[in-house]
This record gives sequence, C-alpha cells and structure tokens, in this order.
Amino acid sequence: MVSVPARRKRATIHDVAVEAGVSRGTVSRVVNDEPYVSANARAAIEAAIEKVGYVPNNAARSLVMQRSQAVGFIVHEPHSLFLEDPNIGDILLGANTALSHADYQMVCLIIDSDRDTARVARYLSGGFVDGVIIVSARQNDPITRVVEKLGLPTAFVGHPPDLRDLPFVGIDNRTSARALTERLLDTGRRRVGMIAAALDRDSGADRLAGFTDALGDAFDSNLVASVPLYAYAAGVAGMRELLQRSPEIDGVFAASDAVAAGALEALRDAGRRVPEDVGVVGFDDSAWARRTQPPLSTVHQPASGLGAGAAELVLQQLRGEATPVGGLLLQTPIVWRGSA
Amino acid sequence: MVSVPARRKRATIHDVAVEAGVSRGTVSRVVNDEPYVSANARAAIEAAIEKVGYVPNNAARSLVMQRSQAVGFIVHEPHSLFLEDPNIGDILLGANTALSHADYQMVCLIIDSDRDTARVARYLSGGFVDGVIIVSARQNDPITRVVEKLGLPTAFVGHPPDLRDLPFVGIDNRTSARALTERLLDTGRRRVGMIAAALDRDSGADRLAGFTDALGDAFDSNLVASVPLYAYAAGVAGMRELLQRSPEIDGVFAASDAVAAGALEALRDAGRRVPEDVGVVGFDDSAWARRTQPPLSTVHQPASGLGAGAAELVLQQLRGEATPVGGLLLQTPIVWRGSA
DNA sequence: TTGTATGCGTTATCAA
DNA sequence: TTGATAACGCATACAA
Repeated sequence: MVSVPARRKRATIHDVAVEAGVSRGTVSRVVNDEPYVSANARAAIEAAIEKVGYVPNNAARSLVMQRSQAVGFIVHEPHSLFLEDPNIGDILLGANTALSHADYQMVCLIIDSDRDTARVARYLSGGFVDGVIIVSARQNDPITRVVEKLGLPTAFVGHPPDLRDLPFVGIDNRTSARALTERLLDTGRRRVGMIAAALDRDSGADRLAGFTDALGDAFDSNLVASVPLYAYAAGVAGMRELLQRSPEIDGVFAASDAVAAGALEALRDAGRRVPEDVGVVGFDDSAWARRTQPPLSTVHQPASGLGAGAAELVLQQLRGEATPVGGLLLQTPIVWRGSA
Repeated sequence: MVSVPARRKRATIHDVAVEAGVSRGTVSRVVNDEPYVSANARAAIEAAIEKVGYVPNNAARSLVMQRSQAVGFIVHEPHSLFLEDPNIGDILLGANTALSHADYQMVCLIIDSDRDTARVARYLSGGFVDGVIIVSARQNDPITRVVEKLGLPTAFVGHPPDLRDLPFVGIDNRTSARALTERLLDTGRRRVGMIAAALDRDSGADRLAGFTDALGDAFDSNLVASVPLYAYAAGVAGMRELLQRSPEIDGVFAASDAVAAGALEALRDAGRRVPEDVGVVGFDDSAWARRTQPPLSTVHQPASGLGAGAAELVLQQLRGEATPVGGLLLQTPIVWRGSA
C-alpha cells in the first residue's frame, strides 16, 4: 500500500487582498504589523489570511529585502566533532539561543565531503544566510575563503589558524593548561607527564605549550606522549606508553577529558590507584568528567558561551557595528574533583 | 581596536551580461549549463563571471523555480538529544549523505523554545525548504501540524506517536528487546530484571513490552525499575533500586547503553562482578558500549541508516513518487560483547 | 543560437 | 489611511 503526497498550492498576498477587498500594500502592512492601517481593514485582512491559509513566502521577501534573517552555523567533519567534541551540542545551543533572541533563524550546515563543501559554498553565496558561524575551521579552508571573499559577516569558534584578523571567540588554551598543570604540581606530584593530543590543531599545540610553561626547568620530553585525537582510545594508548617509558610517573595532564578517561582505564589495568598513586587531570569539563571513577579534575570550557559569543559577533556586524579585533577570549575556571 | 565589516555589492546576471556583451538569457543558460549556446558566447560569459565575481542568487532562483533544493532536519529538545542520544550524530550524517547525493542541501534547525517553534514554523512555511526530516517528534507537536497542513514532503525518524499515516523510518523496539532478553536468558540467568526508561516515549514503552514478552510467565514486576531518562545517572539509580529490591538478581536488561553504563557502576559499588555475578545488556550500540568495562552486549541501532532512510523517503516524495505507508523498519543486529 | 519579455511574491515609494 | 507601481534577480516561453 502506498500513499501519494498532496501538494497544495500556496496562497499569496494577492489572494488575501482580493478576499479582503483591499490592496496588496495594505495586506503587506498588516503582515509586518506596520502602523497606518485602520481597524476595519486589519480585521478583514486577518480574517482573510486565516481563511485562505496565507503564509508569507520567504524567498520573495528575502529577494526584495536583500536579507534572509538567517545565520549559518557550519560544522566541519562531524565524524570527529560529534563523536569527540563533547561541547559541540552546547556551542550549538548557545549560538541558537543568542540568534533566536535577535529573531534570526540558525541553520546548521554539515560539511562531510568535497561535494558538501561546494554545495555549502553556493548556499552561503546565494543569499540564504546573512551571516556565518564557523566551528573548527582548518588551515586554508575553502569555506573560509568563500565567506571572506563575499564579505559575509562571520565569526569563528576557536582560532581560524591562518586568518587571525577575522572575528573569533575562543579560550586561551595555553594559559588554561598552564594553570591546570600548576594546580596539579601543587598537590605535590614529582613526576608529572602529559598525554598531548591533536598537535596539528591550535588547541592541541597550545595545551602542550601551557604544560611546558608550567614545568619550566623540570620539563622532561620523555614524559610527554603524543596521540592524534582527543579520544578515549588514544588516552588508553598514551597512558600505556607513559607508564612504560616512566613507571614512576605520579601525575598526568591529559589533553581532554576523553583522553583522561582512557588514561584512567590504562592506570586501572596497570594496578595504579587514582588519585593515591597517580593524579590525573583532563580538559573540557565535558560529560566524561562526571562519569569517570573518580570524577575528573579539569578545566571548564564555556561551551554555550562560545556559541553565544560567536552569535553576538555576527549580530554586531549585521547591525553594522564594529567588532573587536583579535577576538574574544572567555574564562576557563578550573573544576577540581576527585582524580587529582 | 576595531574593524568595520566590508559589505560588497553582489554582481548579478545583468552585470555578467553587459561585461560579456550578450543578453541575460544567454548568461542564464550558461550558468545552468543548458544546451544551445555557442562556444564563443560560453567562453566570454565564463570569463565575465569570473571577472565580476558573479554567484547566483538563491532567493531569486527559488522564487521563480518554486523550490529551494534544501531539506530541513528538525532537532527537538537538543538538550536531551545531543547529550543523551548517542546516535543523533550518525542520523544527521546518514541523512546528509543521502541528500547530498541527490544534490540537496540539508539544513538542520534546532528547536529549543516556543520562540524557536514559531520561527521554525515560519521558516518551513516560507519556502526555504522543499521537505523536512523530523527526529523525535512529541505528541501533538506544533511543527508536525505545520508540515502536515502545508503538505510539505516529510519523514519522521522514529514513530510520530499520533500520526501513524505519515512516512517514517524506525526500528522495532519491541521485537529487538525481546530478542535481546531471550539471548540473555539463554546464558542461564535465573533472575533477570530490567531498568526501563522513558516509558512516556514509544521506544521506552516498546522495550519494556519486548522484555515482558521474552519473560512470559516468569515475568516479575518486582524486577522492573523505571527511570525517567535514557541517562547514565538514571542507570545508577535504577540498578541500586533493583539490587535493594532483589539482591539475588543475576541479569539486567538496561533500556539503553548509557543506562547500562550507570548500572555497571552501581554493580561495581555493590561488589558484584560483571558478567560473573550479573549479566548486563544495553541497547543502542552507542559509543558507551565499547567504553565500559567490560564492553556491553547490546543491540545495534542502524543510526546512519535511519537518517538515510528518512532522507530517501523525502526524496521520493520530492520526485513525486509514492511512499510506503506504515513506514520502514530497519534491522537491529545483536552485538554480543563481554558484559553478559 | 540568441535576445526579449513576462512572471515569481514581496516590500517600498509615491500619489491619492 | 490606502492603492498603484516599480524594483529585487532569475528562469523561461517565445520571437527572431
């Protein structure tokens, strides 16, 4: 058994106008509730709208208004993002709330292939959005080039590595990592290592730099394991490597909570107690942090704040206001739990 | 220091036409690469397009074509979805891939407030999308009503509880739960309980029904704990309740992997070994399943298949084809790991 | 093969 | 307070 779709023909302002016995201009005024329309006319038009089931056509409206009241939210490589980045959901929500408040529709576009890249580029170029928020752009990103060439109001979440003069909002990974490591050292640990991850990204490299800053002369490259991704499995592998290289290790800074969770497993397998034998700290304050046993000491990512900040940056440009150069850096409080 | 945004004026077909010394009609033909255009003209026009930096205006195009080549993907209540539903990312990706293949742009819209509901309804009504995919609709959902009234090609992921005659793709939770429970019973467990979750949703109620089916006469309501959400913390609480009510319990079906992971923690706290003392099975085959210790036996949700299936259902309607009534039910293989 | 003209559904300008 | 009417940028039927 099958069913065929029923496509209705949509009513236009014209239909409403004839139904109400007025001109299209007056209908338009009512729809956008502008002043200068009599109570009589308004009532008749509202009734007519209801009767014919009129809904305004966005395409026509954005054609004449030269704007769409929509802002794109570009998500790159959702495989790694959705699966690894525990904060993407909150970033989305933060941005959506801020845009919603300003009566903009947030449309989230996923880029998962070259084909997607080309299509999204066309979509953005075509006037379907008035601005763009971009998360985790890569070096030399085609989308970044498109919005730049278009002069489309844009904000990045995290540094756009090669375009530091575009507005962005982020955190200071280096300073945060340094502060966290110092806090770990303050607990009296003597041999503190790091599971560094994603060193090809700014965030990964900066977290390692912060760790190095904190250790100063005590830094020992033998106590740093590098893994490719901010992932659980990578944490397991990294911790094993560290344990093998330096069995007397008594403190670990994992580049993310997911990595830290993996490290916890490796430590458990090796018979080390946390935090008695080894203190472990993570990064992100994601859902992981409260699920591990013991829960993780970590640094809090203001995820929804990042989204809201990026949205605000775009809205500022939309209003024709100037935006701060150099971007917004948000605070990252340390959250101390049981793992160190 | 601040920077002011540079908004360029966008080139139109007209600009290209004068630059190339041809008519707008010919330019349009080149842009949509139609036949009947001389090599000469084509070359000149392509050069002109490059020179003036022309990109077609989607709003104008969709106004005249009466379609946007975009399909909406509605995400309700992202709080619970993104945080709890481990599969939403794969559903998104599956749908995006299928739509991308058909050259449709997927635009993901988030609904997080009444304000969002109204705005998204306008967005959908306004012709910005040609079709809609809806995940986890609720009873009497306003968006559902809107797309229904509009006759917009739609597909649901999961049953729309009150509108079973609209196209949907899902899994058979009841049969899957029954099969999984039977498998657990086959391992020789004598006192098997369930942590049921989200009984206000179809999925939750059906999983409990499947469990009941499998137990038959052996069913004991005292061995069922009910928790509100598919969440880790709920799993911890549910397992504690079960242990208290029936300490001799030796098997547990948790309504989701997240719930199962919580149950594992509660069991560990209580000094029970898994799977030696108690066998545990979950549902979803999400990232949780491979991260717990031991990894979970569970039933696999074909998440990307659900997304792709929903996309296909929408595309069928877009092509004017008939869609199967009653929806598509996808297979859910059992994945047996170490937890039972 | 190319140009011209019309319409898509709105908003906005200007008279009335 | 209202009604014509001209854009907005494009596709397309028809004429050349």
